[in-house]
Amino acid sequence: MESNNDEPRRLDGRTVSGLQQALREQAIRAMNRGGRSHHGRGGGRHRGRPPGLRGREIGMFYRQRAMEREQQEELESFVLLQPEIIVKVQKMLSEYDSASTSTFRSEFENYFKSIRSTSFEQNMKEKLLESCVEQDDRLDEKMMIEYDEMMDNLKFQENMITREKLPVNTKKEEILNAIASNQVVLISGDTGCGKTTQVPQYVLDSYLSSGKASLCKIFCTQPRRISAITVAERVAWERAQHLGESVGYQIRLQSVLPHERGSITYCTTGILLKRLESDPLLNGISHIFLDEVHERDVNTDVVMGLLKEIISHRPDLKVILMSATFNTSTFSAYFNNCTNIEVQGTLFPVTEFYLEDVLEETKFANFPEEVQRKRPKWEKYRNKYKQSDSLDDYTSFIEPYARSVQDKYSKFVIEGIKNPNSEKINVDLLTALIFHISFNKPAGAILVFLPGYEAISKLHTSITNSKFYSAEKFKVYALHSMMPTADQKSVFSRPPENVRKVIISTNIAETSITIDDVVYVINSGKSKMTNYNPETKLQTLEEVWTTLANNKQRRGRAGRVQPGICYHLFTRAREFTMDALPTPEILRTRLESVILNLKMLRIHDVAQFLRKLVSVPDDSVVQTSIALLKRLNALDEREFITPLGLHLARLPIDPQIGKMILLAALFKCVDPITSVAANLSFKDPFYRPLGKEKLVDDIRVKFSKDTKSDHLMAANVITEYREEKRKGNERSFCYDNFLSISTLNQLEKMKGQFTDLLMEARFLESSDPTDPKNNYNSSNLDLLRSIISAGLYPNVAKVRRVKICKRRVDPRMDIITPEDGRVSFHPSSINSKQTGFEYKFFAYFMKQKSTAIYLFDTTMINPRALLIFGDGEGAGFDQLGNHFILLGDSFRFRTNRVSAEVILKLREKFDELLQKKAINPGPVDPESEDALLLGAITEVLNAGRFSGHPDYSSDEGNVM
DNA sequence: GGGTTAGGGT
Repeated sequence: MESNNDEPRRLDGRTVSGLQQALREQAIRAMNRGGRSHHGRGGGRHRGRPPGLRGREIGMFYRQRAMEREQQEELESFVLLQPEIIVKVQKMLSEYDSASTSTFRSEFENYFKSIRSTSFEQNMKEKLLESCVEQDDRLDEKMMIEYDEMMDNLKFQENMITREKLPVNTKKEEILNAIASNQVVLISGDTGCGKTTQVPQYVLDSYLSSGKASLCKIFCTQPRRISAITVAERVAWERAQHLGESVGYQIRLQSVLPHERGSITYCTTGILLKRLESDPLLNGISHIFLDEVHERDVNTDVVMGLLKEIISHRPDLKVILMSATFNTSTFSAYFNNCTNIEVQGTLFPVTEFYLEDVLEETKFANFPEEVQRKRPKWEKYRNKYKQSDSLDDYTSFIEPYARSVQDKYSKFVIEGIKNPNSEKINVDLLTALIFHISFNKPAGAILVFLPGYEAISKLHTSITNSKFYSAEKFKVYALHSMMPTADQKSVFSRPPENVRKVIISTNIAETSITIDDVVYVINSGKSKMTNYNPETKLQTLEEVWTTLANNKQRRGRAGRVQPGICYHLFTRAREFTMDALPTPEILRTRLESVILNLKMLRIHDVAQFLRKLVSVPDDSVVQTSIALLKRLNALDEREFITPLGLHLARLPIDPQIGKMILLAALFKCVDPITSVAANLSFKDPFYRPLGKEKLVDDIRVKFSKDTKSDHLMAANVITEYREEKRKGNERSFCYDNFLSISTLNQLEKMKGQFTDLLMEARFLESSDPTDPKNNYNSSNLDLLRSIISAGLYPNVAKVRRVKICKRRVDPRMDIITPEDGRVSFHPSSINSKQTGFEYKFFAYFMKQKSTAIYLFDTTMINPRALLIFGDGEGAGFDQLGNHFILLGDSFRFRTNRVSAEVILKLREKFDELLQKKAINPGPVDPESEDALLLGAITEVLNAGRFSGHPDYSSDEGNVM
């Protein structure tokens, strides 16, 4: 076509380095190919391999070479625009070019500049001038009268009798004195000591009774939404008041706020964190209680770090940390060795037994003898020595212990614990123990802690299939966050006499769900944990040994109503090897959201701030997260927050999903995309009841219709739910389709929150997600999928092959991502059951490695959308005259000159538009030049299914 | 050949 160009040339007008890099690689590849073919023809028996290789090395060489070839080829695709589209779009673009200008919206500019130029400290100093709580004599008098009335209330007095029996009451004066004379105080106490409900009241009442209530405003954070509500309700009840008087709560999208002054507000840690963004000095707040700090969730750790800075600017602010009784020295040390007041718990004593005791008592001895693992031969060969090592490890670890206790236990017990398989979860042993307790021990519910869904399912089947089981004598519950039982009240109810209640649970019953009548706990000693590997940049889900802290918490669940028994299904020897505490969450997770929020707080050197936290995250994780934020254009090269970043930080969702809903506002497809965003940032509305897994999968496929998208499937669910609700039919709709009403309602509320915020930021004219003005393009399926991919980018996978397998229901697939190599659609993804994809590319949000690297949620994507909304520094043409565009740094699209020009121009102009909209937020005026650009993009996307060149058609076309 | 611990967002 354009034969006058012998030199590679830029098509997108950006820096040249990426192009040069790409060309260099291209040249190297070409050389390699040439080299191989030369050897292939002339080298005879060596077929291109270097001389001197022997035995296994030869095999390894060919394997390696085949893998490299395959990877390189499979990352290449084709894209071509048809001529009439090119002409049309070029015309639109030339009109756009002449019209486009941009300016800051003035009030936003000031705000933005202040965020970039002010430091955290400066900001606090400025805010200090505005903030000064003054005592209000009239208010004090009024509240003192109310206080006296409350004290006269009989109900209050009656409740006071119970309150005074709580262990924390013995330390009331000590606590009040400590808080009065210290800025930071740590109160530690175990379950039932009353610290959460009582201590804030002690403080409030001391202000009320001394006539200074107008100076008292207490916030108490909780890690979970439910606990914020239930604690607030309890405290209001103790005071013989309704919520909203001196006690209230605030969680996301739901609050009953108490009086402005002289009050206690229980809120989630996230609420406090969000408040700090605009109110770093916590204006008007006199006391901050941070509860459950020992749980070490990300939010609590970050808030602790911030409070440490804030207290020097707010000498009148009191901080009270509350924790369980382990690890308290860490928190005390963190706050300059602050006073620690320890309170006893009220739990009943719990007797502990270990695996060896359980074997003795149940006479169980059937551990499998063989180390039976099906493995490919080569892996077995490679791991031969390693495996016997681990067997030796176990022997050397258990032998000394077994010898030390051999006189106390039967021979079969000693032999049993010497078998490494005794440490695996054994459903037969669990079943035997449960029936043993049921038939031999006094009444009381049995709570079994298992690592996850699969173990719960197996044990449930084993119990209900046993000859000892009968529906009249047993009530068996499975408890898991995805099972409906977790939302129902029945699991809390006490069974009739002579009926044994058995609850099989994940660690949801460790903290989130409390069942009072439990007397027996069976602790498998295993739990699942996500981890983040900075090297592979992969999130993993692994089964791990519990920690001593977990064991203590699980054990405590047996002693709430009477003395209890805890059976640990591991030996005392194993207990010695267990960690004291779980790894704090901030060391196990990616940090994009945290970093962006810190930037909002005007903390520019986030790495330095993070180094001052109780636990310091790995610097490489910080750098990876910063790199992604830069790639999203939320941070600039100098790591300053950009106007776009500022909008994303204000939204209560991950930055990638925030970008998705911002694009939805611009492209007018708000209803479906806010559904997608809510679903990704909250949770799946589908239950997975035991034994109904396949049924639920089928229903999901049904809801996905022809979208080839888990994301749009969820959007369809919400739309249909709304329709059924309008007809008053939502209950049966949810029941029939295994949907959670409460989750769906929360998703609807979240959608409203998103549109409220988008309207506040001026990206929308209507805050109703379903308003037609917000949804001109909501039925354009290809556009919806494109917006999803634009948000989720660079999370892209490519399907190489789909095969229908006779012996299986689901097709087999061969999928890759550039970063990970082979990956799989998770079986719960609707795309794991589909064939006949029109495009090979898929966007995903969650990727997690367990038994394989799974993509949990996927949407099939038109590659044109990726090219327009994605990034990549290389484009040009190679020696053979083939034009190409690089997507990211791996996917390569062969194309022709005009197609490349048009696509890259659209990409460039769209980036500009987004930046322009970020500094001057507003809906796209349908009459404006911006609408022209969006129209041009829509035009290209809509024409995507056509492919004009016979050589290229296979790549944009069907995959089977 | 193939399956998810638990939380959180003015």
